[in-house]
Amino acid sequence: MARWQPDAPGRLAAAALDLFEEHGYENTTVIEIAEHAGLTKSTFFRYFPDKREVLFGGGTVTGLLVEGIASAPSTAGPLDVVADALDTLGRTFFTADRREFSRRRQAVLNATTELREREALKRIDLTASMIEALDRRGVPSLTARVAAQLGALVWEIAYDQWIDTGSPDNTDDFGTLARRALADVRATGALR
Amino acid sequence: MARWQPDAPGRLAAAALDLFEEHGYENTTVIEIAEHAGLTKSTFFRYFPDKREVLFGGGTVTGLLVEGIASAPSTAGPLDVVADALDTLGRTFFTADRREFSRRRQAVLNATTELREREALKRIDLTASMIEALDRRGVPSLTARVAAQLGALVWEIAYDQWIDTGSPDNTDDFGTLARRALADVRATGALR
DNA sequence: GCCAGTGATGGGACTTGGTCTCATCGACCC
DNA sequence: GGGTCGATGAGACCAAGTCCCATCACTGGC
Repeated sequence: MARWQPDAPGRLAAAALDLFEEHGYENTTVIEIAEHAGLTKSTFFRYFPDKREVLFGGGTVTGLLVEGIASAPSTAGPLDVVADALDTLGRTFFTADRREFSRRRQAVLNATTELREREALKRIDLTASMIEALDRRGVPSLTARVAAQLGALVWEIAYDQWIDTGSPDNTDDFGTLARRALADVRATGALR
Repeated sequence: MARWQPDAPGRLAAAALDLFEEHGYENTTVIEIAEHAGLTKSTFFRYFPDKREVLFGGGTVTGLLVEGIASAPSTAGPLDVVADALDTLGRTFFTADRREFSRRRQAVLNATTELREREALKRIDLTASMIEALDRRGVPSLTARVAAQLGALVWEIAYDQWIDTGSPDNTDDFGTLARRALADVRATGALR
């Protein structure tokens, strides 16, 4: 029964995003998502541990960032290491063809507390991964925490700008935006 | 029926913490919590929007912190404003008599992903509140974001130390720990 | 003292997320 | 052709969360 079809999780994620946009996250049932993808509830929960996770598919981002931190050149400070890693991320993941999807996804996330909650957890876990990665580079523990925290902020700023439709001249890639955001953050001199 | 008894939410929260410690969050039912407090499921959900929230009772902390930021003296930098506010918080909320409760609560939180998730959301919302409060003081937007982010980190460090049983000589109050943490964060010079 | 109103609670039906177990089907291999 | 394996479907089941209505205790006015 039900012959195999390619990329079940991908179809589920796409169906979910469509339905969330149309009816809202809370007014969409897992069964509806599954049916919309030509599958069933059983299969949905085989690929995603819960309903929220369908919009957080690839844990790949964390891996890429950690890799980026590990393989960054020995530059001046830990924040530059993070900036290098964000640049790598921009070239390997936050590519132009993913922008429209990211934009749609983010709009749904921002509209739903339950999803913002999951996003918050992901962010904290990601920050923890950054700290570990900096630790492995020999960065002192507290310095690593500060750098990771600021790195997360730089990420957030750059991501918002990358997604932003407002400015039509916004063709900068993610890495460029991240570098600029870091420079701005530095310029605040908030640590003084 | 069921005569009135004082402080229903308080009894629910206490019962919840007891049961979570004994059987774990996921192995504890809302019905069990309610019965343990001499109440019912209906009453539980009358006081808490969901099961997680029973451990996040007072939204008072945010209010206190925001107040603290608003009423801080015009000191050198925004980070000092935050430190002042944390000091106020230490005197008004993180008092010695709340330490044991906080310790038990935090142990439960750390053990459960679902609760860590809620905690992460609270932290982000709190950070947003700090940013607004700094904005109202006229702090430039980006500077406020950086300061709030670092303030959250300082909070985390101080809170962990305040709760920590490990060091027996740990009788410092929350505000003192926060000031020391801020000094340490500054000393890393991670922005350079 | 009685009665009506009010506020806190209880009770139970109902929806949905999430788990679990077992059956089914198609592909592939011998 | 039969057996195995991987992916899926089906359905029972539990707990979270929502809703609506009944019930009780207390209160104030008459």
